[in-house]
Amino acid sequence: MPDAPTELSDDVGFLLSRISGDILRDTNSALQPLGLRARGFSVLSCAAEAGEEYTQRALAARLGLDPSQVVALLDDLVDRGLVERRPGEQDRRTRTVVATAQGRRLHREAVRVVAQARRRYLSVLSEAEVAALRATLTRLAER
Amino acid sequence: MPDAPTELSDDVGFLLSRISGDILRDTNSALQPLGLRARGFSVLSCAAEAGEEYTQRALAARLGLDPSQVVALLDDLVDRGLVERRPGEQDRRTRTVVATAQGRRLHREAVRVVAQARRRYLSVLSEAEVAALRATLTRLAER
DNA sequence: TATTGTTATACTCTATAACTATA
DNA sequence: TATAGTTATAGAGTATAACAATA
Repeated sequence: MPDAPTELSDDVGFLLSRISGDILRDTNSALQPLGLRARGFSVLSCAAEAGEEYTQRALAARLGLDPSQVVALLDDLVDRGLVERRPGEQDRRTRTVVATAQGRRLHREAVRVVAQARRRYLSVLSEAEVAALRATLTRLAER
Repeated sequence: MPDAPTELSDDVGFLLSRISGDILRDTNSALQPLGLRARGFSVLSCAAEAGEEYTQRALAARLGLDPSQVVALLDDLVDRGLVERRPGEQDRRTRTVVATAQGRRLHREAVRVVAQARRRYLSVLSEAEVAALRATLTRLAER
């Protein structure tokens, strides 16, 4: 019967937190010239990606954030003219989040910059390994 | 030529940060009855695992923390009689970190508790997938 | 001069509870 | 009564610079 490892360096939780921290720093410094950080970028992405329109609540759930955190992140993006809050149509309690034209432009640029940082960061892995990693992480995220 | 994905949900960085956050919360709540959190546990692990003795600097490097953070984490563990700081033998600037008998006992218990939490958290994956994930993360951590 | 542990400080991120307006 | 957004606040985590002791 295989057992979970007792060595810290073999613990998936420890490894995840180390690497997640590294990649976060890497992402933030890549985004800095654009005046964005990782969390702001993820909010902007939800607002800019075609398809769904998110209420703030749905957006928080999607990003794994507390709704109260989303408020501050949105306030900043709104102040900078990158996204808009629109009153919900069926439910007037809700506000729906959409990117402005300027927000979509900045988002495209940010996607480019982040993708480049990822390629660099993940360059020690083969394409197959990256795909397998992405698939595994996606399954964990869907729990 | 394969390109990095532009969808947020396919970004390895985003997935890592979501899952790392989830697993951190899970770990912290599993360790709570023992009066530990993830970071304190990782410091205790370094002190308790046989083999090397770490200076505070080496320990910080191993854990990916700033040396100044290690001071506070150690202060707490020392206050609770779980680890000791011993003056370095060759270099009197350094202090080496070792677990007390009580610290080693608590560490064994914590390892058990964390391993159980991990098995539960990772139960959606096959053993082969967990092994592959661990191997991939290890390679990224060794960059 | 350079490095180790330490202190101080500020900033980011996360968690919680309470308020308001709608449902 | 329950839920959406908001506000306020505290706590955890991270980053940086400076200092004393030692190399």
